Amino acid sequence: MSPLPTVLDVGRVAGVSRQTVSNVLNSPELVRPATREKVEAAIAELGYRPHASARRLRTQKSSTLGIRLDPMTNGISGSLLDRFLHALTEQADRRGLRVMLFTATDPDDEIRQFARLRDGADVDGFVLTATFHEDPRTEWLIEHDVPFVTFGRPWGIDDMNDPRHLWVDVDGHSGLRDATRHLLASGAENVAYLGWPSPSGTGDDRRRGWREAMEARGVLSAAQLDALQAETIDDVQGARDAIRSLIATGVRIDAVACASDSLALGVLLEVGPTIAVVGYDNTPVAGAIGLSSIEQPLDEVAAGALDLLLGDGGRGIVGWTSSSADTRHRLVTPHLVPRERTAIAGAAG
Amino acid sequence: MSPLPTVLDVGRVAGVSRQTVSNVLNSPELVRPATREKVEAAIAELGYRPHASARRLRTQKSSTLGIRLDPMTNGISGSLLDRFLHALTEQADRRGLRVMLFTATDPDDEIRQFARLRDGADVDGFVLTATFHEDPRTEWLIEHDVPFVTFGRPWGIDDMNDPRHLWVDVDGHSGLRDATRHLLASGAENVAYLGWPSPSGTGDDRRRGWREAMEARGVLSAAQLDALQAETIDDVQGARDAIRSLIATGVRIDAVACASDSLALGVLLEVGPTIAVVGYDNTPVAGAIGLSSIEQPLDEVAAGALDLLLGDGGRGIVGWTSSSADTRHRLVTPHLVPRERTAIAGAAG
DNA sequence: CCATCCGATTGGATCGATCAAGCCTTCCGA
DNA sequence: TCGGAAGGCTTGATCGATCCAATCGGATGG
Repeated sequence: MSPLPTVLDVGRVAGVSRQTVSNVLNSPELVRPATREKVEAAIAELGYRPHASARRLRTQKSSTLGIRLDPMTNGISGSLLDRFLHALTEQADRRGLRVMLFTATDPDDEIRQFARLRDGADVDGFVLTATFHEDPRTEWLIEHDVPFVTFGRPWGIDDMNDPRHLWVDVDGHSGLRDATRHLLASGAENVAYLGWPSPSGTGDDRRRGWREAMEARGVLSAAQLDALQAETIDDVQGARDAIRSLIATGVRIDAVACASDSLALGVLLEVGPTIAVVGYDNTPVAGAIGLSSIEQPLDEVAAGALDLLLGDGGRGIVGWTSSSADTRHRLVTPHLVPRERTAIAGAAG
Repeated sequence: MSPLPTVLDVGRVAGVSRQTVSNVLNSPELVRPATREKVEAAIAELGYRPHASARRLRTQKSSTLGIRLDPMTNGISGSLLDRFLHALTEQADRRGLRVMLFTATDPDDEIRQFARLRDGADVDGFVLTATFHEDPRTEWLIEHDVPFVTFGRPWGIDDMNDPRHLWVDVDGHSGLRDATRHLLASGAENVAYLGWPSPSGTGDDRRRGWREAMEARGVLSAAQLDALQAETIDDVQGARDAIRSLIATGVRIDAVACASDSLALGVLLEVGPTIAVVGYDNTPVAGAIGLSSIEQPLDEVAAGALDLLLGDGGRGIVGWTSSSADTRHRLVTPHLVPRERTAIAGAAG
């Protein structure tokens, strides 16, 4: 097979210089339409593809994003990152970007990887998941002017409005509110909440959603609501223990809204089909056992993350240079996927 | 911030030429130890990192592997690819390789992506998952001399020994044999098998493992074994229907060995804790509900795939140039993760 | 009719690394 | 003493695309 064609070859065929070919690709408005068509025909004829590495060397940009693949020790919800990754790759492709993976053992190691990948011009920016309070990673990235966007709000007091920190998140508050409303609408009155220990930015946000819906209903007192909530780590067994303890207090429970599908599964396994349960994340397990769950619109999240990172210009990864608040973060709304729960009922029968 | 240091800067500090710096990095044996140490000190002092794109342009290699991220429609087992991806990224990093993602809608589209990524020198080779009979992708890659390795055997008649097709796979035959032995050892006599419709390379291989273990036991006749097996698509509901039909035939069933955790979950949901079940893939769900399952050693698979791709030399991605059979494919053995099944029992009680 | 201007196009230089030769020592045996 | 070889290091050329300054052609204005 002959070597791959270059801009020079294309130019030769089209009867123009290599720079004109380059202009057709990067600044079409500079080239006269007639010339452009000739060049495009030559490109098609030769099957020319720009050499990514050469372009990167010259421009000092890679058009590639880095994302860390977590060790994924956290059970059922693991597939969430997986789906996000797929959405991100697809959306990135549409914008002419590529996605490169890396792994790290801890935040410090991750920072070392940031440095390594950026210095080698392997990536232009990063997408972070699972941010936490006073995250050293975001601090490092800001300090070193590396473009990035996080999937998840920064939960620090002022961090959320730091113009240099771009973020996209799913409105868990709205999700739990809808889930709770759904349960209330289906006849339940005493809807309990099973979530994660406070403080947890994401977890507290979801709990507030449940609380708001219950307060809007106006039937139960604040004290009664306090008695209807339980906390545990995100784990099936923990959920079973927690819901058993809650039931043991003697409080009446018609339904349970949960902060995750793992917790919801634990509740279902413990109490069987007797009460309605709603989970969060709409994992494959939820589909398999017929559990209603809140679905995160990961395509929107991915698209939003890339839009923020690319800025308004759309030409390359710019990071936080944009100014308007709308272009610095985005909150997308999840939606409930209702299901007739039949699976676990069968197990109990 | 000053621009990143180059080989020239390092050479200046160390008092040598740029080529010597390059040699220290790529062919240390050519450089005198004393000189090497000087250069290494200068590298450390300046925090020098080779510019990946420049190197790629010159060498025409990217040190990057491409892997397709599937749409992941297949439910519970989805997390398997996720874990493989993590293992692959980690193993690749150890060998100085990077992993880049891409998506595709169908095999033909995937082939277009192959061409695009390779022509742009974005990747040197590919890792394929979920290969099937007469896979057009492998044919294209072989024809165009693109290095690749598949996770999964080629199931065509002669394909398996095609020296140009490198592959790694998990010995499902051995896995199901062990699962079946485990069930037999725990007191069950009539161990049924629930798998996928034939022909399915992977599925048929697993069924043969069950069959072999049962035949070795020597209690049941061939006809009896035929009556103890059922088939369905890989789906919880399908499994419930299939096992119900099998039970309806009146055959005695003490335990069920399944081709996947999805199927195992379906069986459990249908029959409850009355009989023992073993799944396959050891997905998070299996852990959550306490289901015994066959675990695929994905670290070994990833390591094997990269070893094959890198060849004996270990210097760069070579594809199939190696000759010995041992260096063209690798079959790794899975192992059973036994669990006391308690979760579903609770749901039934 | 010539000077000016502007958009379209061109050739030279460049990004950072590696390849391929070539140069300078040093060391050996004739 | 000298030819020759080998080791260790240096210099010129190169990979493919883009940046920059210069050029070209045609239209316009004085």
